[in-house]
Amino acid sequence: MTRTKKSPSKNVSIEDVARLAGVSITTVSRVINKIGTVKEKNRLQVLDAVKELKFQPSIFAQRLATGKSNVVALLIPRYEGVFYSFYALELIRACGTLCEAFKLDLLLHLTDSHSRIPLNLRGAGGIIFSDIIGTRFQVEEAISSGIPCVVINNYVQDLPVSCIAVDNAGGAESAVNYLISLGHKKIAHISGDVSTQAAAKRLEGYEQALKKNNIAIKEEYILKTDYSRGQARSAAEKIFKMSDMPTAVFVGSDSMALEVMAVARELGKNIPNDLSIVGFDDNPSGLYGPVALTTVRQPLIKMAEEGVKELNRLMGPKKGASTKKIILPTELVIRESCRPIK
Amino acid sequence: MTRTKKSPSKNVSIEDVARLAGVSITTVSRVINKIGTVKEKNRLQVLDAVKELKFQPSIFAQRLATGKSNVVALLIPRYEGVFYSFYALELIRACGTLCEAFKLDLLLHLTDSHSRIPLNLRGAGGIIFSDIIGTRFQVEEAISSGIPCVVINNYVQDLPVSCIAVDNAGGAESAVNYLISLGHKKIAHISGDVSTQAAAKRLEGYEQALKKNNIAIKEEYILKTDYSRGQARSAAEKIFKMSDMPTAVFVGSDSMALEVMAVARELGKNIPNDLSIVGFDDNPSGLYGPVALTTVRQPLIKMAEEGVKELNRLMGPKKGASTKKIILPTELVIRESCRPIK
DNA sequence: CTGAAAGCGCTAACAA
DNA sequence: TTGTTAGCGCTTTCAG
Repeated sequence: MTRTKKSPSKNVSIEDVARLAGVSITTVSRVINKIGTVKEKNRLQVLDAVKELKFQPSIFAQRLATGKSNVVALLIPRYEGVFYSFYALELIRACGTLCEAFKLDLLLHLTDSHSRIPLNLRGAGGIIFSDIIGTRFQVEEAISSGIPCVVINNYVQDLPVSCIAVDNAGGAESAVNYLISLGHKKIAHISGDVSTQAAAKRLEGYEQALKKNNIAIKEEYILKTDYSRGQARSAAEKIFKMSDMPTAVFVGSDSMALEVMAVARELGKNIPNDLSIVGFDDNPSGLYGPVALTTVRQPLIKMAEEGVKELNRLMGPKKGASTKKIILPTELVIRESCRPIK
Repeated sequence: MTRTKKSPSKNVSIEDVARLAGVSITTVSRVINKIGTVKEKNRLQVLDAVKELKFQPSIFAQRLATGKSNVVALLIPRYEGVFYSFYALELIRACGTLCEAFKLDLLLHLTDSHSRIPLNLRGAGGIIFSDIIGTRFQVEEAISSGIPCVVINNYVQDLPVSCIAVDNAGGAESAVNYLISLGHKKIAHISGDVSTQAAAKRLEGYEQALKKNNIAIKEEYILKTDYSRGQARSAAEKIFKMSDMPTAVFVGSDSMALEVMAVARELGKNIPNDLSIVGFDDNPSGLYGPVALTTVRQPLIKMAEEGVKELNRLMGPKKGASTKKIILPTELVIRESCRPIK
């Protein structure tokens, strides 16, 4: 059991292994890639040599030679309120975990939206676009250059690409319907950044619910933000100052809803007595306020999982696989932040 | 300005560019890498060809040829309460942003702690270990194989590696001192996972403060958790049931502190009247509870930044650079969750 | 200032 | 079942 004092595994190549094992590099390659046509004895010798030398194949050489890459690039726009959110971490976490399981490398890119598609994407074997805000051209580029890709959190109708989205409109509608069922008629909406599809769809759902219930849409009741807490605060302050103050508000994200609650508290208002609130996300933080937040749960983890799975499929052997478009359902989670009125 | 309809940029190689520009591939390589010895006229021709063909060099070929990689692997242990935390997102975000600025690729690895150092690390040009929990051997391997690396959130005394940590003991001590200054003598501590250095150091700081103030350390007052909200909840329930209930508690993380607050509310207890609480992190969520959380701010972003900068330095040309060990200070942020007593 | 040619480490025909 | 050999796309001497 003598251990040859080998210096850093950094430079041991397949050739060294071949030499030590007394076979050709092809054979070594075969056992590494589990191409079964190798005599058992040789296989073991190679394996021993690998262990002895602590050999690890150069992924660069492998990728150069095969033209394939198992790197998945996850692109997340670096927007306040988008990246800086509960949502982003959930996504990263879920993608990371699943990629690990699939033996895929996860490259994280916080994109600038205006920069061109980054160089390193040339090396990506697949791309996950999360929330394409002003980066649609990147998706088009990826598609046209044949790199497998999927878009998550955005339903892309008109591009031949797989996408996994959440039923934002439906979720919003159910939230507002719930409020209406409680007797509310004066319902405001603090929307997120409507340049994101999610926020736009939620706004749509809000209006839809109102319409279907014959409640007039009041423009002053619709406050648009960038998803940041700062703007949520301003919006909340406006609401509390309205002469015809709404009795309920549907907020585009839980973190903004929490900010609304904070403002209420500072103003000596009571939630839900003075104002009913429904959020969106099911961010665990919603549980720890003075009153637990009623919200719309969106299956972020599921979405990420489906995304990685789909990408993995696309990256697999069956080329030209058809694309898949999925909309995941949401779920209204009723807690304590809403009161029936009248 | 005719645009040659070139198919996917996928396969345009340096050779195509050379041909179109009417020069050798060497020259193309020179202009791409800004090795200045190229006649201006040729340079422009190459640049045009690059644009025309939408050429992007293959990073794999580049890396194979140079033996260098600008990939930074960020290893984060996939622990409940570690990865699943405010802390992790801050880190990822900061590392991501800085890597983007340094033109480094960020590879995210959620490590399993017991798995061997992953294969793809062979391709990493540098590694950032965040929180080495049971993965010390990986650091050792990286060091011995000569891959530049830095450890963040962990002060590694006995290994020749750069590390950037936070003054956990000092932060904890200041928190407890503050409580003592308010008149508290019965101070409990809900610690995080003491197998992490951060939690261990915070516990140390807690004990230190008590000792220095001649307050006896009571073992029942020390509740150890895994940083999860579930265990924080159990700990809080225990505290509220104690016959000799503490008047204050120093909690190892803000998210656990929020859970303690939630338990208090459920039990009809008032914070800070019935119990003073100090957290650790300065997680923004701490602002949105019924009472704003007093906490210890740790400079996570700064830590990540220093880490990436240091790694970037290590990956640079000046080989064998000496290692650097930094401890960043914390700051007590006083808000509303503590009351003076007696 | 430029180009030819030798690799970088590995995979994949193709022969043997 | 195995080995030979020709690339993969780029960088880098080394001549010119």
